[in-house]
Amino acid sequence: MKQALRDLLLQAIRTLQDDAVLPADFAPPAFVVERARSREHGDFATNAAMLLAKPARAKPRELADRLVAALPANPLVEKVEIAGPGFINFFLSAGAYHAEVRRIFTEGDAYGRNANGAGTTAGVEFVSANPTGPLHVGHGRAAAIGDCLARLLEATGCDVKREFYYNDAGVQIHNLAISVQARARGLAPDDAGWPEAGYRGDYIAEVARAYLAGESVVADGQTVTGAKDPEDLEAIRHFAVASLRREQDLDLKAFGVGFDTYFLESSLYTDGKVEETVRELVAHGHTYEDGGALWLRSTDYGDDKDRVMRKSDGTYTYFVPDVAYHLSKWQRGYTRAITELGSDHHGSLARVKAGLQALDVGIPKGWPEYVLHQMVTVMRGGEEVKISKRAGSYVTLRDLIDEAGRDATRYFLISRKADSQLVFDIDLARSQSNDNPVYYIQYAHARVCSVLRQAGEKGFSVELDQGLAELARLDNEHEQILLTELSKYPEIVDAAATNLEPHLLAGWLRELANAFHTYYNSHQFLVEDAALRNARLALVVATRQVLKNGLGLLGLSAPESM
RNA sequence: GCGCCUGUAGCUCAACCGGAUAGAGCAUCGGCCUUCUAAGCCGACGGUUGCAGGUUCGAUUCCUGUCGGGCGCGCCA
Repeated sequence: MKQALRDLLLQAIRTLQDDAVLPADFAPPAFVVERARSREHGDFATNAAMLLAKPARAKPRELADRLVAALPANPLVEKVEIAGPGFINFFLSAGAYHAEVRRIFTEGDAYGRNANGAGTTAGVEFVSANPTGPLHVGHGRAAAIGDCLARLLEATGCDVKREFYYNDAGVQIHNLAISVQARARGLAPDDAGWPEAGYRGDYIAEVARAYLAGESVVADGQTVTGAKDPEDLEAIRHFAVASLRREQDLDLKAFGVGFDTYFLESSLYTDGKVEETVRELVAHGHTYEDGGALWLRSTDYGDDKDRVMRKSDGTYTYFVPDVAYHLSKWQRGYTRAITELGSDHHGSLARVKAGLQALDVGIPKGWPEYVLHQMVTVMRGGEEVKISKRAGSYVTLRDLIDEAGRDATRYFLISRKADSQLVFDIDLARSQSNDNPVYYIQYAHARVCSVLRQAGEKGFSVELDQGLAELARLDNEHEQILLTELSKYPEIVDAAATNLEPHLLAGWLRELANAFHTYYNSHQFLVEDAALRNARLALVVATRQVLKNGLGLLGLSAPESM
């Protein structure tokens, strides 16, 4: 709808140019066509006349008059008004909305999708937790946001790959291994001999027990069996990594999140990608040696200071494999790379971007795109929850799923803008009432299903084809509001995908559900008048379809009864 | 000290990247079930958008300053 109006305006502008009201040689300004906030302003409004007033050297309202006069006639538009300082308000015809309902029926599950991303490939990297412990709430937020972004991009026709990057070597993993070893030797945190940087959670003891018992775990396609020997640190490391990868996978699965690729940081070393990256950076003259270390001139690319790539002990700093990893994404043909991270990592962005630019392989400046999420605070009974029994020092994703359920957890974690801090209220997420927006939306879906069941029980025929032919019978205020709301869906999907903001969809679904529940309470659908009944049923079935599509993009279920 | 994010109703948050009278939910108060699920609906109350300037037809949105919150500023990862 929006696009159609935009096209009409562009035609009108061209006409005014031909009539010399507007200069012939200028690019039309970036005017917006947007949903009117209040119904008295019609359905859509544009600021085009206000923006064109300057180049035309006319008063905005006068120009609006000429613009309206030049608008081609179109069946979608019933009335055009000029208001305020020069807004042009469009009032759409009833037929425009009826056509949209028919489109929902025709397109079904595909309604709301678009082709803006056709022909592009996007790698969406998220969670990327090292296997040193259970996933925490922050990872949960990352998982929810990342997965929804992937779904939204898929809805734009983009070929999306979900990617999880982790390290199975290095300092953190060493700490994991010696923690498990200490437990295997019968030590507990705070005992003499417990490693200072050891992980203290109960899960470490569980891993140690399984290792000593010679149990087997399957992770990332490999089976690893506990070697039982508390002195074999390498065997312990191997087993512990597999155990925690396995546990993370189970958590993610319970959360409805899966990945196409699990990318191992160590593979960048074994495949020579780190060496290749360093070699290229040196070859392009963007490095220098100082104090026995190799530095990247990242300040040439907007970083605060130059960064050490290779320490004087010959090992690399962590960001070098990070650059190599992103180079690998580029080489694998991702036209877009979206990296979802906790905002505590934002300090590393500048140097990774600098490294990618310095490679001189044609990576655009805005590649990769970062989505950063802020911290999550968990509240229960009005108090902050900080401790999980299993993990020790933080609340796990599993805790939330167990307490609030998968759908509620997902919804709450995506319902806010990523870059604002989030308070997760467990009591609210658990409540099965109108307090809880998840149930509220799902209930709307279930209610439509229930109405259709009732129709059968009451012996009413459901003839949606007749309903679609009789949409003109939908003439009351609540029906109009619902029709309007439904027609917004494609715009919401587009906006959420373009801005990488899934919370827009989460919030709007609530509004759609509200429009439906209001309608439900004010009008009976299963009436004697068959034409009216079928028209109403067509409307609510369309609503169910859009609810289902929207819930799907958020990774939420659409229950048929509740 | 520097950088990034942030400040909107008592609380949790929106506001379609500069638009018209700043919107929801929770909480509080008051209504609606012999009719398709009350996990629902309706109404009331609630605001100097932290503060002070600036930019322009117009600012919650952009700029400057200032105050408060979060995070980050290693030859750690």
